[in-house]
Amino acid sequence: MNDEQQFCPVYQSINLLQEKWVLHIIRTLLEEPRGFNELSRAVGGCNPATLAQRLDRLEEMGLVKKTVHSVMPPRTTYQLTPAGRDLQGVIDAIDRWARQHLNIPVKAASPR
Amino acid sequence: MNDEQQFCPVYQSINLLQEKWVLHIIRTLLEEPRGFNELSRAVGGCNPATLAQRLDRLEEMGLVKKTVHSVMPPRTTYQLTPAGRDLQGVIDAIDRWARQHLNIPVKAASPR
DNA sequence: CATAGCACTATGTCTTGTCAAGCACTTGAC
DNA sequence: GTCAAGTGCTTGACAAGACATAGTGCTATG
Repeated sequence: MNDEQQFCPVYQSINLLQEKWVLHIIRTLLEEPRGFNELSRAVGGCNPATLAQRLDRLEEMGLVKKTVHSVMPPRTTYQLTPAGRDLQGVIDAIDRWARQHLNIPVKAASPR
Repeated sequence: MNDEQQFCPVYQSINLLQEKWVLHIIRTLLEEPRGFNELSRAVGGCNPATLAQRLDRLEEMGLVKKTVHSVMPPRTTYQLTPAGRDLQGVIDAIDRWARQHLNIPVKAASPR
């Protein structure tokens, strides 16, 4: 691990994006803002402990904004900030790649 | 976790790309093919066990090609397949985002 | 002939994510 | 009024994953 990498913004953001669930969270929030449990379900099985941790981190980094609408009954919304929304480009790139290279296993339509 | 996600290629590829070191490995190999130890150093401190595991996986998925030049003194080269090279778009998107949003908040240069 | 390189594998440890449960409270059904 | 189900989380084991480190078998260089 050399020093150059530690200060390379690309290296840093890869480190962020490779954290488990982060990309899924971003992708989900790109669709629309969501509450905690809703997000948890939409994201596909991330457990609340991890999700809370990720959301904290993303909020700290200024990618996600948390809004508390009411304390009691608890109601919260997580939405992307402009910086977070700019990750659309990354998701799009993944999307494009996925459709090209990961779609193949169609091969269904098994006849008899 | 609902069924749709399990068959969504985007979901699948996010799962792949979020594995630790995968994006770093891809990014490094996009520059040029490398040997094992060379790759390990260039990638920035991934330990050999993990690296070997990731490379196996990437090879299985057809993103990386492993070439053994000689067995005894061992010499190997890892390079991206066309499918792997297409991930350039993803790395580029991350690159663009990183330069826009991650360059600022360093705030280092702390004096004494 | 010692050292350093290559490509890895094996080991034990430590960090991370996961699971299940629970908290405090509201809402809606009965 | 009581019950189940929902909200947004937190906590405390536990398992899976990544870590550092050492070692293998061999060559090439000093």
